[in-house]
Amino acid sequence: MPRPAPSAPPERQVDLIRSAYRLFSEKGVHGVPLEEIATHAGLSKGLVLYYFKTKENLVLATMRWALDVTADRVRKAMSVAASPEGRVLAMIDGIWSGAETNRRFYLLYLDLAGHAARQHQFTELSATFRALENVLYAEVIRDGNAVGAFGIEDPEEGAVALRAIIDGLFLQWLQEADWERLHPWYRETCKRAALAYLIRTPGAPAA
Amino acid sequence: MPRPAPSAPPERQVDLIRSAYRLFSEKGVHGVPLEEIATHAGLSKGLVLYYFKTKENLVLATMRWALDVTADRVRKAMSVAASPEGRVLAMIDGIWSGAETNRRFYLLYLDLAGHAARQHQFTELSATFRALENVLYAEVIRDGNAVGAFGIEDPEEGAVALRAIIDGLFLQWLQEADWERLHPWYRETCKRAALAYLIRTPGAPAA
DNA sequence: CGGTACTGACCGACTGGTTAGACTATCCTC
DNA sequence: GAGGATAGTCTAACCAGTCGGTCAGTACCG
Repeated sequence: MPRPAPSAPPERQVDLIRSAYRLFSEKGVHGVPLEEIATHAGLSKGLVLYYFKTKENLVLATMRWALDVTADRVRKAMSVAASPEGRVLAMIDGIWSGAETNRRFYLLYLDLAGHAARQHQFTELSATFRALENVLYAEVIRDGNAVGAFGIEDPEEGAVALRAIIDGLFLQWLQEADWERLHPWYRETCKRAALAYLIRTPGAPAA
Repeated sequence: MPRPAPSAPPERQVDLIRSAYRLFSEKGVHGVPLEEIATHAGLSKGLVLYYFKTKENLVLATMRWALDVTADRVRKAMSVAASPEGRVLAMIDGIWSGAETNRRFYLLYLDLAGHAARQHQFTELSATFRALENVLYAEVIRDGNAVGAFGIEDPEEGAVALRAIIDGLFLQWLQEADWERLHPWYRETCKRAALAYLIRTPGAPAA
């Protein structure tokens, strides 16, 4: 078969990463042989190793890519709204963007968390990502505090807690048999829980 | 080598499960061959298959066992305290019982969640466990509501949210490089976040 | 003797990684 | 501008180690 076109090499790498992303999230990192990824991208297995040298490198690259894309999407979603409550709601809407997308990302994210707890290569990756996200969350909380909408004493801690609400709901949602139908419910529950946590009535105990 | 003693077969199965539990949580389900589990328990690989027929069965049994043990521990921790706030705090103390234990359990739980999203055998298992836990949480919330301490409109939803806070914090904690030292901080953050979420009624008398 | 617990050797499938080499494009040289 | 060296891309075949699972057979107990 003749070469179809002399396309730039980075393009092929992204093809592979995209295929890897889809397959990893469907079957788990350990459930996908390199050959399947290559075939899915219309290439040969040898090429995967040619570009990424090892499977671990490919996994790392794939996760980095997925994290980047997702972080971007969330960032954009947040930048729209005006009021603190509005920003939080917009953020959550942006995060819970769609059942398919969310499922794909969070299933891979679970794998990442597992790897991060065991291999320092992945630890760094996940730490970087979490730090980045938490800065955003903390900022939203600080803004809300400044306007008097929120009553969170420690915005950094609040960011961690807010993240926990989101991640924790995703974790439960993933395990639902009919996750597709339940997606909106979890999204709205996420909003209610987030606001319930952030908007504290004055005089409520803080510690 | 002679048989050491005619111990009852169930004992050996539990030995294997315990070995499996430890190794699975350390290296992940896919990272542990059957032979390693058997050797760790001082037995031969053949016996693992003899008792559990397939690796998947062993994984299933191990998770079921870990879930049972953990659920029991939490249940006991909850039953002690008196006031609603006290019960929540006791519950969280019981859940965040120790860095090692927590890490072992939640790493396996992550694997379970991943499997649950892809294989219906595991879906059922995780669903059963979550349903059980959520009933407990909802009860605590209902009690707190009744006394006027909490102001959660829908206790079922509140249970899901409370669980999200706990799970979400564990998920982040697992990924910390120095998880051992940070364990107390996450535990206390968990308490603060849980109470901040639960207690939000303006002007309600605190029992 | 019959059933249960248990082992060790073996097998077949899978899969990450290696390698030799084919094809293409570019650029250098005469 | 023909020819050839060189580098980059890509493939097919192969290799070696691993691992779940099978099986024949042993030791022990009642």
